[in-house]
Amino acid sequence: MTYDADLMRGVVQPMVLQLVSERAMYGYEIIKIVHERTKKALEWKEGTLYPCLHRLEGAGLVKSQWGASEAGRRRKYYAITKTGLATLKKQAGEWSSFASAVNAVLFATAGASA
Amino acid sequence: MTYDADLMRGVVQPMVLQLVSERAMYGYEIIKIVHERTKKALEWKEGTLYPCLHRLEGAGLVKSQWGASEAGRRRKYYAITKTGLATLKKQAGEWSSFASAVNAVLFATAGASA
DNA sequence: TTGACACACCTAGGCACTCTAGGTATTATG
DNA sequence: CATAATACCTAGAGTGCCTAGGTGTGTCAA
Repeated sequence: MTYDADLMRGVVQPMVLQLVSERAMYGYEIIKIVHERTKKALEWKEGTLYPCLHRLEGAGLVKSQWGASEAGRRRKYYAITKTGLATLKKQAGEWSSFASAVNAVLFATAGASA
Repeated sequence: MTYDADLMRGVVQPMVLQLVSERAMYGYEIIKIVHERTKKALEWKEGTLYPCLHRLEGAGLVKSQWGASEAGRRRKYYAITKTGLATLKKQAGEWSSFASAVNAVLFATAGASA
């Protein structure tokens, strides 16, 4: 992977919530979409995503439903719940604030300290 | 704390490197500066910072030196090394790219997909 | 037909790092 | 003289990403 796994902590959940809030998606698909959308910067492992999806479902933030592709392959589609939507909003906001805070230290312009 | 501890992963190291690259600092001071600079958004615990400083020193990214304040309190000042400076540049760049990638998913403007 | 590969799901265990919660010692303050 | 702030430290808990394995289906070339 390109980036340290530590950076990934805490962002997988909100990113998954965001994606399944756009439309119902299945796990394998989510991995590929993240890969595309980030221009191959992020490449999630199955061992990262699937446990996360199960945690989200256990917490009632998403709900799953078995479906099938044209070819007959079994797929588990995930959709966001009302609680999930609220959590997404909260976590997305937290991420923004967090990123700003990090940038304030990491890229402090000289003399910008209060 | 305001933000989930998971988000902190991976950013503590580069942030510390950045601060001690500006001038030599001691641990207790770093915690307070981070708190100020982030407008109280981030509040590091000692149990987070001190082990991190020791890791950085063990990796040769910073070097420490005992000093004392006017009042006579013992302080361990940390300064960045040449290797540390290179690592800082690398990790700061990684953070930027990573944050962009996360934002690309989390705040994807409709129809902005490539 | 058979082997390889992509699809599509799953899990146990390792690892690394933050936090909790404690500790020591000095100085300042009420 | 007790309390708080300063200033350092560490062991252990908890958590979640990754490694590395597993199952089964569909497709395509040799």
